[in-house]
Amino acid sequence: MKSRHNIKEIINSAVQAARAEGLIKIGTLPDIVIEKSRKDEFGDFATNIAMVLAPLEKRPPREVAAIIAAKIQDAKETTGVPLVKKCEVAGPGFINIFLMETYWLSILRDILDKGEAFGRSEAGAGKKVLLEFVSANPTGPLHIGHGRGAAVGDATARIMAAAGYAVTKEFYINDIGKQVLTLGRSVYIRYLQLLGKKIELPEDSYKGEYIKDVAIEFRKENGDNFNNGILDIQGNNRQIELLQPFIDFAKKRLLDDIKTDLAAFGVAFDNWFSEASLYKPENIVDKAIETLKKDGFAREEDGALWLKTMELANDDKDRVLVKADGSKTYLASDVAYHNEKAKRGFDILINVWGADHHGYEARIRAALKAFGHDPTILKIIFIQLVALLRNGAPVAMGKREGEFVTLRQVMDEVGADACRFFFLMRKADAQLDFDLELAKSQAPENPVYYVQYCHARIRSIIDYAKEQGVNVPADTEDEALALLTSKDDIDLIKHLALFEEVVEKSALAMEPHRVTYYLTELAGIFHPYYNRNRIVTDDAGLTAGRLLLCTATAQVIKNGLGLLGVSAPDKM
RNA sequence: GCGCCUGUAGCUCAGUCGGAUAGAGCAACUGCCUUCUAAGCAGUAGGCCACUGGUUCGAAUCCAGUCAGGCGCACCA
Repeated sequence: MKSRHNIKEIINSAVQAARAEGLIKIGTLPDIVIEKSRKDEFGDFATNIAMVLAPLEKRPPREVAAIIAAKIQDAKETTGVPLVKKCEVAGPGFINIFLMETYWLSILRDILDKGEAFGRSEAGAGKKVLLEFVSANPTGPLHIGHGRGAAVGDATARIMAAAGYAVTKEFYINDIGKQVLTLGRSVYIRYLQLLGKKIELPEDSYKGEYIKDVAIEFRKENGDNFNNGILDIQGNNRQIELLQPFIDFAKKRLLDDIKTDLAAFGVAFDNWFSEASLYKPENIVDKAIETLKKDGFAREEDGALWLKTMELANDDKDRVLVKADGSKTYLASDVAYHNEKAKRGFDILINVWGADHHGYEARIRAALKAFGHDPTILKIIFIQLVALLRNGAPVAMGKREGEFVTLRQVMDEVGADACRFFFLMRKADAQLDFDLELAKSQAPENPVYYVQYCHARIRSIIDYAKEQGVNVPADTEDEALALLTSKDDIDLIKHLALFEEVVEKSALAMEPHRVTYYLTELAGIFHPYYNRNRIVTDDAGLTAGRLLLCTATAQVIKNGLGLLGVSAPDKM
C-alpha cells in the first residue's frame, strides 16, 4: 500500500470526473506535485494541480481548484470505504486533502503485516547495479576516509537492494604497478634493518609502523637468510624479481588486513576484482588499447599514446594511456576495467570516489563512450573529507609522514555502529565533522544512541507488558488498532508511513543520509509520544493498540538502521 | 586562468527536478526523575537562505554575474 499512489489515483479520477461533466477541458494530466502537507491545517496531502491547470484552462486557479476539490470529496477507496474526510482549497490554489483515520490505521496494519519487508519496493525494477567502493591500495591499513567510503557505499548498496535493484558490490584491487613495488621495497628495507644492516629507508617509501610489522612477520616465516644481498634501491628489472617475494607477501598480508577491517565494519563484498587479472592470463588492457586505436579514439604524440578525452567528454586535455617508455598508466587499466564492467551487463555503474578524484570522471566517461557504451550509466558518488575531532578540537592527523588515523582505531574507540552512523549523517559530498567523544557519549545529543535507544526503549516496554501478563491475540488486533484515534497516535503512524518513500527516494538519488535523517526524526517523534502517552495501562484495548503501534515503530527503526548497517539493540 | 563542489540560526547541517509563515540537532536560557529505560521530555530565544540582477502567479530551490572557501587541471596511483 503506497499512500501517495492512492492519492494520485483519487486526484486523477476527480479530474476525469470533472472533465466528463464538461467542467474542465484538459485531457491529459500534466506533471503535478503531491506532497505530504507540512502543517496540520493543510491536511494530510496537498496538490498544486489547480495552479498548474489554471493557465491551460484560462481560469483562476482557485476556481479550478474548487471544481476538482468537489470531485475529490466524493472519492471512495477501491474497497468502497470512504477515504477522504475533507478537501479544501487554500492559499493561491492549493487543494488540501484530509484523510479518514481509518486510512492511516490501514497503513499501520500494513506495516505490521509486512514486518521486516516494510520499506522494500520494486522501484529499481530489478536493474543491475555494479557498486564499486573502497578499492583501497593494498599498501597499508584503511584510514578514516576509506571508512566513510565504505559506509556510504555499503549503505547505498543496502538501500538500493531494498528498493528493488540487483546490486553487486565490488572492490577493485590495485595489486600491480609502482605502488606495490614500492611496498615490497619498503618491507625489504625494514627486513634488512631487522637483520642489523645499516640502511636507510628511501624517501619515497611507505614509512608507517605497520611496514615493520610486515617485515617481522616475513622474517618469522622466511628466516634471516632470505635474499640478504643489498639492492640498489633505484630499482631495475632484476631487482623487481628479487623483491617479488616481499611484494607478494606484503600485498597479501595487507589485503587480508583490509578484509578483516571491512568485515569488522560490517561490509561484505560480492567481488574482489584484481587489477592484475586485466593483464593475465589474457592481456585485456592491450586489447582495449588496440580497439581504441583502431576506432580512432587514441592518438600518438611525443611517443606516448593519448586517449581523446577532449572530444569524447569535453575534458580539458587528452590523457596518456601508454607512456613514452612503453609502460601503461593507471588510466589504461581503469579504461579497460570500466569497459569490462559495462560488458558484464550492468545497467548502472556506481563508483564511490574521494572528492579529490573528480577530475577523473571525464576520463572514465570518455572511455565508456569510446567503447560504445552509454556514458550516462556511470554515476559517481564523491566523498568529502572527514575532520576528526575530540571534544570539538581537531585531532592531529596526516601531518607526519606515514601517520594517519586508521578506520580500525576509530572503530575500536567508538564502535562500528556509531562509526557507520556518523559517516552517514551528512550527504556524501559535504565535509563531515566526526567528534570521537560525541560518538562515544551515551547522551541524547549523540544521534546514534538517540535512535538506537528508541528501539531498545520499545523492546523494554514490550517486555514489561509481557511481565504484566499483557498479550494481544491476533484476532483482536484490528479492534485494538481502531482505538488509536488521538492526534499523537495518528501523527506517529503518518511518520512511519513515510519510510517507504524515504527508502525509495534515497535509492533513486543514491543518498543514504536521507535514511539517517528520517530515523533521527522518527526517534524525535517517538520519544515525546512515549513521554505523553503511557503505553501499558488498565485499559486493555488501548494498551493492545499502543503496543502494536510501538511494535511497528520498533520495526521501522530496525529496518532503517539495517539499511545503514547499524544494529538495533534490544537492551542498552 | 579553466572545471567541479560548497556558502541556510552562534556551531554542525537538512530542505534544492519552484509552492503556502524556511526546519532539525548542538550550544544558551527556564523547567521536569516515588510513575513502562531521564541514554528521555516540555518551553524560550535565535534568520537580508553569501551578494546582485533575471525568469514566474510564486525562488533558499531555476538562469546569469559577483564574492568567499575547498578540490582538481601528471607520460602519479
